[in-house]
Amino acid sequence: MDVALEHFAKEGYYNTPISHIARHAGISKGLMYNYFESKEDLLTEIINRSMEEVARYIDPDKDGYLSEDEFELFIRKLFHILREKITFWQLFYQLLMQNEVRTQLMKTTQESVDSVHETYSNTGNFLTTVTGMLADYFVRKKDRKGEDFDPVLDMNMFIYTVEGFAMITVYIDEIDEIYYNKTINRIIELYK
Amino acid sequence: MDVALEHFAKEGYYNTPISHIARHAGISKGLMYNYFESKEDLLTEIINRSMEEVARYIDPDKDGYLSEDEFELFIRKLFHILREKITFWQLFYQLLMQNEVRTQLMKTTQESVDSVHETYSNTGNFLTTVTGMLADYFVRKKDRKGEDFDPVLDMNMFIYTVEGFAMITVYIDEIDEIYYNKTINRIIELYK
Amino acid sequence: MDVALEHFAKEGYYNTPISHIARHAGISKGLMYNYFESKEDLLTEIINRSMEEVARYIDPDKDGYLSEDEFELFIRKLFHILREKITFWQLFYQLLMQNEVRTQLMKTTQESVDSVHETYSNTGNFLTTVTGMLADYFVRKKDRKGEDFDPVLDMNMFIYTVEGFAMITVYIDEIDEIYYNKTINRIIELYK
Amino acid sequence: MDVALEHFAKEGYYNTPISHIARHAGISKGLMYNYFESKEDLLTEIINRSMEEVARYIDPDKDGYLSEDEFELFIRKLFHILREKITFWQLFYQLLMQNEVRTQLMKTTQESVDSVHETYSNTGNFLTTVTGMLADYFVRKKDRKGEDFDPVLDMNMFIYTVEGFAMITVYIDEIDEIYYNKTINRIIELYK
DNA sequence: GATGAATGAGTATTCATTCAT
DNA sequence: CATGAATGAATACTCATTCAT
Repeated sequence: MDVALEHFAKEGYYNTPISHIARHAGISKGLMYNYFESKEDLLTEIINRSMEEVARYIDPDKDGYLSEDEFELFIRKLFHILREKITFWQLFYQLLMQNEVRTQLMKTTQESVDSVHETYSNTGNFLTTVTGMLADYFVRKKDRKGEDFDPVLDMNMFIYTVEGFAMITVYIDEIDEIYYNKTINRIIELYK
Repeated sequence: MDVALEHFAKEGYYNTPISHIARHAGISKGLMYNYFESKEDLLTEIINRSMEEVARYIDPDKDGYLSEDEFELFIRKLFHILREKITFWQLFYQLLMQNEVRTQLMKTTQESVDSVHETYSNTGNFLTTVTGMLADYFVRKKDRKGEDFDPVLDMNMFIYTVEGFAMITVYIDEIDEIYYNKTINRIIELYK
Repeated sequence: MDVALEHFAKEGYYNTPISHIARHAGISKGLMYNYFESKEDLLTEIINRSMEEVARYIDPDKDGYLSEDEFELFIRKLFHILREKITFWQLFYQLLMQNEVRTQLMKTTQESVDSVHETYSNTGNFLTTVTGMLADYFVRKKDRKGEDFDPVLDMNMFIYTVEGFAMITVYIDEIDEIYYNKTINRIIELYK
Repeated sequence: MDVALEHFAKEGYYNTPISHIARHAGISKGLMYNYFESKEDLLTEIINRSMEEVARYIDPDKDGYLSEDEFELFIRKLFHILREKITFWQLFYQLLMQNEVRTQLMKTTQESVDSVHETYSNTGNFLTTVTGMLADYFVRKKDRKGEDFDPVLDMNMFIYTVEGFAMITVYIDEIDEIYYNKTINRIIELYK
């Protein structure tokens, strides 16, 4: 699965023949089919495994309530796991960009994520797993910010920024450590 | 090329056989090869044409100087052309997400873009064509904002937000007109 | 299709790789798929073509009425076409013996046969196409034979004999001309 | 072997993977190869066992002489064992229809049959095992029927009828008990 | 006796590309 | 300019068979 993830992320799912994965993994093509029913099944397994790892790591309170400190921690964890599993996210964005695949992926993601008690909605990509909780957070934020505060707009801006940052981070060759952290701090500063 | 773009965007470049494009366009497979040397050439032509259209439409001052009003106009044009050529951007993001393809695409883009006298850098995706000019804009912005202002951080935040917004817009099914405009205004408000 | 029929009949449908047929026919494997959508489609086409040829040759009165002379002629034509298209019948019996295939074959046969205005039922194999007309013939035969005559039993006996004779003829290596004709005459003598 | 026979008969020999048989029989694929040298060997064993059972049940006089009563009994036993081992006969006919397989099957059958002291010839399928004895019976029948009686023709007619009846019985879904017996009686009436 | 991981040759099918017409 | 027949390399997947344990 690790070898496959590597190939899928670098060369693309459709451009990676099973045979390449098998050869690179040092096993026979046939054995691949003892482990996975099909190429698609292999993909699904990779995604499931990774999503579970992510969900387990992020592990927000099960009560669905996000305090300000939890919000900050959540952001930090998000961008930590982003870099830890960067290959996976490369694959993930790649798949998300294919109309065909997107629908099915959404389903898979949902199941995988449901299994660790997360909510899910259609708002973004990187953040898909936690939108319910976030929405709640931004609504409550209105109490602190006053009448003029538009929680939907603010949350959207937040999601766009995070998504854009995530996408570019995933696909940039060299990450500037200092500005990586500065950006995270700035996002927290702006949207906490 | 329009038919091809449609197919590439919806079904993915690798999943679209030349034969489908030919049939849908009402010409023979063979004739395709009178117009384009290869499938890859067809893709390149589509990208070139679209990039030129985009560049021509955006048409920032050739002097490389962006006034505040030009900056605002630039943003508005950007998000206008985003929706006008949404199919193209779907294809574009799709290709960008494949490491293998990205390198080559970067080259193509650069050439296409050079031909309309733009600069190019590695910072983002949607904004790749104008980074030089933007960098200059944000450096100058420091004069207005004071010593504490970090132009690199601010420009990055700007790029991330724009990229995230663009990506999600391109891939969301239904766009909420009101919040679409609200977001653009908010981006201008924050980064002008 | 001729080459394919030859192979299917001799080696069996499942034992004949498309590649063998292509090689033997002197064309490329790929070209096979210009002519036929799939291996199964190739099989279907062969069956359809042959069934139409058979039906066209047998060409019984379209009124569904079989006189005694027509009955005799029908038998003779049947056993003439049996040997003329012996390879096809080898394939046909082969397929009929596979539970899986049978259902689908029945449908194909029916359509093919309907298209030349024949009736069809489930009674036998070689005779499947004309059972309706035959049933009618044997019922009328009762008038000639008297009360004790059981038309169903007689028709079954007729069908069994014909089917057995056909099957063995199809699969025997060398046919004894004299006894082949003697048998046909005897069948006519017994069941006319 | 029972499980294998079931699968072979229903899905066809070539369409039944060893793994399915093993799983359905509740043993491992590997163990299959302790019992049988190969898939083909498994098939051979099934056929041998069944042929022996049939031969043992039919059990005609070892003297090779068939009296009229023995002839009738023989027919009745034949059609009894036909339905008792119907799955086997489905497989048997299936194999018989493949030229390639037939040659080899003939050999196997012969050996199996030799082992119970039977003779064998090429005349039919269902009756292959007893042709010698039958031939003798029909030759003697001439004494009862007179000069005009052609024993070869009569025996052939008998074989064709029995084979056709057997084949259709084996492959028809529902058997009409009454006409099944009527047919047997009629065959005896005609050819005893 | 029993397992099942492992193999690799084989099979149907796809598709970019060529080229004679 | 236009066609579509033809190719062949590539690809996902299957399955009989082996063998270390």
